[in-house]
Amino acid sequence: MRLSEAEWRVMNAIWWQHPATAREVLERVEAESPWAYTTVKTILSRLVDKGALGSQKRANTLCFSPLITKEEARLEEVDSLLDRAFDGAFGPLLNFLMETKTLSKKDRRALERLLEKDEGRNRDVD
Amino acid sequence: MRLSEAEWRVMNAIWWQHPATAREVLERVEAESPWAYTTVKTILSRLVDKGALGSQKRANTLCFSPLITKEEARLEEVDSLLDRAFDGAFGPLLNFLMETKTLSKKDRRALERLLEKDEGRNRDVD
DNA sequence: TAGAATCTGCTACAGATGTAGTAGATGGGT
DNA sequence: ACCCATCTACTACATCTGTAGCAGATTCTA
Repeated sequence: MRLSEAEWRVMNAIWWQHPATAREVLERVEAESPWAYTTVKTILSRLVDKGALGSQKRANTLCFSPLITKEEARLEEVDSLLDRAFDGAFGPLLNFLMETKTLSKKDRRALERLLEKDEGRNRDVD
Repeated sequence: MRLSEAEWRVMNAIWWQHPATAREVLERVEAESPWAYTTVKTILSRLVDKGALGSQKRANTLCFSPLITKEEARLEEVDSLLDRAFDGAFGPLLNFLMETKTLSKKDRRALERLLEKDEGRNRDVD
């Protein structure tokens, strides 16, 4: 399931802490996205419709919780990017990132660790 | 400038070889995207409107050429992904990729080479 | 040179997305 | 018990995107 830009903002707010009410979401996003309350409500409804969020009523107020994980959403997004812009392959993306983006020292260390961890995990893949 | 999914298909066809006519684009994409000729035309027009393509008339036929590079488009796309789904930071994306995707041996070697190349390039960044 | 094929410019339309208003229901304080 | 703040459900509307048709201009071909 793909999420739109606005939907990502809302989902991010909810993944950060949930369950959450519409008002809580608004408070968390309004610095970045100065939306009307009803705008948040609309996006929340659409997310419920598409199955990304569940809701339960407490008193007269709906509380929303994620039905999909951030990892799942990220994977969809990355795969779609790969398809559209990198011939569907992982290698070209990595290459592009390495050539374009600058690695911070922290990134470098993380990457090195991950390469080591990855070592020996998939001898079969080529 | 962001490109939509359909626009990416067309741009990919044109980056692959240009200048190109609408019919040539159609021929290159129709295996993947069985579009009507006029659909290709519409997308081409929109791409000209947004400044991604230029066109020049040869006889009565328009020939299209890219005005933006694939690298530029990729960068926009990656940055947008970073913003939406990875807190705007490069590290989390790398991490996610390393945890999620399996590296082929070729990818590993490329990555190692790039890490080496990167070594010493940006001592200042942290 | 007339018809066939093809091209272009315009129009169309449904679904997704961004953004928000309105009206009626409801719960909490006095 | 009543009013106010707040919530929900529904509606609205412009823009973007996917997808394509049509009519008139142009060019190739017999």
